[in-house]
Amino acid sequence: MQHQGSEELRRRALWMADRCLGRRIARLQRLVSRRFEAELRESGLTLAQVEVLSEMAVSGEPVRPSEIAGWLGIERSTISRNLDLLAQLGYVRAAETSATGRTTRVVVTDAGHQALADAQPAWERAQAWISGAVDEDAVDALDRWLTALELAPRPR
Amino acid sequence: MQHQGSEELRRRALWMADRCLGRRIARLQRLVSRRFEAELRESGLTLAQVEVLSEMAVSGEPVRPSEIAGWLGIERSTISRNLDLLAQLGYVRAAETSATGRTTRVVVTDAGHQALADAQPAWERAQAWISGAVDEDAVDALDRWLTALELAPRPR
DNA sequence: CGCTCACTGTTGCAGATACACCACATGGAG
DNA sequence: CTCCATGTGGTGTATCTGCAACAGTGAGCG
Repeated sequence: MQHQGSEELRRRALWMADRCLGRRIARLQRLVSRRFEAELRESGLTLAQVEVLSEMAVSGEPVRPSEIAGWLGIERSTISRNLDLLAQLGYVRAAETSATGRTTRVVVTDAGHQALADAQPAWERAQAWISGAVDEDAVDALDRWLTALELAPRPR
Repeated sequence: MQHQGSEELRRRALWMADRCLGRRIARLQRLVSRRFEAELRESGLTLAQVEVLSEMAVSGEPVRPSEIAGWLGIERSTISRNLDLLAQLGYVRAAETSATGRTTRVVVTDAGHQALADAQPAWERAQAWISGAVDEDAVDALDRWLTALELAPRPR
């Protein structure tokens, strides 16, 4: 808490700003997601919705909401709302429901598959824009990041 | 729009989900930002606020809001609001203001520098957690991503 | 000087997310 | 079987973000 010379403070800020991984990854995500959202707008789907739908489609079987949350690293509550929305659109459907009305497993409907297929061209454009800018190695590095952080011990 | 075999639809979804850069980067960002936010909570600062403050501190001189927006890849409107909030906290201050009340340049106050310095330990923990998990090459790859996308031609 | 035009800060608005919390579910121990 | 611990789905709430739109700004030019 002691007073610091202004030069010292600036050097310290530079050190943080320059190395901060949070800043750089956030910036990257903002750039990328904006492009995806812009392209996907015409299809009426959100990037998050595409993520959820495709993840469900990959599985092919009824999945539990919390599984999706885990795969995507999204809060369960957020997934719950997204599934609500997708259900209203008719793209997903509860495959199993407990007596109290909680959905325990969900599946993609035919309309959902169709919507995903329709969104593919837009998706492809965004994907191409990004992968055209970076080299293959960088993409591999991204995957290494993900697996590394998945395995990283969670503090607390 | 024609009907597709369910096998075909699943393969297509797998292709998208697996390769989607939007999905992977978003997932990475969620993992990383959650960790930063969790650590920073005790300091009362948000990751976004740390980004803004440190970026301003690095410059050392009064900066224009839109410059910050450009550096961080954040909307001008969002920066405007963040600056409002930081000003309420006393961490930034308008250095220049036009007659109509628009702030044209802002600076970090002493309290702002101090808040940044106080947040550094928490920041360090999050940073260490991440950089401990990934190798140096991956960090370089991240920077290549950023510069590449910055230079990428913007469609439309 | 006056005009134009690109840029900038701000605000209204709509949507999305996370956290805290609660009720229900599930499975093992006694 | 009962009880308890853990996990899971859903809701309330607060916050944040981006887009669209608008008014002010300022540099360049006739």
